[in-house]
Amino acid sequence: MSRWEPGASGRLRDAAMELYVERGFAQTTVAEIAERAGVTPRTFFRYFADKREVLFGGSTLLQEAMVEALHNAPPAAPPMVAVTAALDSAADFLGGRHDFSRQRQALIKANPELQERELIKLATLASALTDGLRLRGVPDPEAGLAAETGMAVFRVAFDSWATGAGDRELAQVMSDAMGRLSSITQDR
Amino acid sequence: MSRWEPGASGRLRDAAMELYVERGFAQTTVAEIAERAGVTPRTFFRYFADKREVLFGGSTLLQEAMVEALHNAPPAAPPMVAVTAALDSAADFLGGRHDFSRQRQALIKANPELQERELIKLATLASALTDGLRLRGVPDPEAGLAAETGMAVFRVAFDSWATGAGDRELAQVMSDAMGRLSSITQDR
DNA sequence: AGAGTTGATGTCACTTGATGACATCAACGT
DNA sequence: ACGTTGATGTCATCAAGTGACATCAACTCT
Repeated sequence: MSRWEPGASGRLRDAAMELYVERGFAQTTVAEIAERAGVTPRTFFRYFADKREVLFGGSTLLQEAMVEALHNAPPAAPPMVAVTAALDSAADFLGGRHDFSRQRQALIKANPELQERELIKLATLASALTDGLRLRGVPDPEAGLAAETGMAVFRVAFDSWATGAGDRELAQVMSDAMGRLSSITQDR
Repeated sequence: MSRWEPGASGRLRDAAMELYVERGFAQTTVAEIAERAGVTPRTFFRYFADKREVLFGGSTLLQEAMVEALHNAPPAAPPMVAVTAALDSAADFLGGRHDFSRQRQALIKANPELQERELIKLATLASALTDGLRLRGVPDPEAGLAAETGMAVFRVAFDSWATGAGDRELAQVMSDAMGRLSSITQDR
């Protein structure tokens, strides 16, 4: 793949993460990241669309995993069951990186710009899940609602897991949240 | 309030909206907005935190209305019923401005930065609703879930209403979406 | 081996968003 | 009149991001 000085992308990512943790996201300049990585600022923007994007490199992979899980769910399964399968695959994808998730979540919570980026990634994910549900034959208003609701569960559960001590499994936290959801939405 | 040339804030808001519609958000510069409003670019940033914020001036009022509706719901009402009351007040707040909402929604959909800002405003709103539910005595995981779920309904319904022809009432669209939600979340 | 190709990087110049420090000016009260 | 006050202008500066073009190492082909 890369030629004579491999890993420029990786060095940039590492340097950025280090600096973000050391002195905070807003207090870190792209010039500093590039310098620590041994490249020019211009090169940074060839690997990352902007300063925030460093923290969201894995979002594409996560989305692909969840959409695939949605696709592999039994054809007869109702929408919310398929969404649950997607959440399970997400738990599988993220469950092993509690320390990293905690650090990342702390950075995001401390900075509005990063919150915005996080939110749009999650929204994109919700949109992908909606499309996946439509592909399963779920009609239009239901597909969107099921996907959005599933992502609401994801947000609540993931934040609780990443912020907390990490003594419980992510999959378990998500399952619990999903269980509570159906009890709540029934009494109205 | 303002002294010798009143309405600088209003002129800036109008000028910005005009330019955003005329040539798009990204293609509009703060210098142009300020020029059309008859002030200095520096003054723009004294009224708006950044270029995007012009489109989100009303979000504080909407949030206050919804939180108040939540507060005024019968104390014995279950969480989702109180959230429904908040959604009704939102429909009341926004229902009369279909043309403006449509234009605004078109601008937002055409620009990722604006989508990000929209999302964080909605997330803040969800957070405020969560707090409001806690104040009603709703315990912690349920409060967050009910609020997030309610906002999911809001997003789906509002987008459908603002993007669509506007032949149906916003309150009706929201009510329908809420109805579909409970049917979906039961069969799992 | 030598020449050209290719893809990643460097260099330079520039626009734009955003902010801090300080000056100014009109209205207001005294 | 005079000083205060609050909004605005002026000036300088930083940082993000981008386009155009040069450069250089590695690879290919003969």
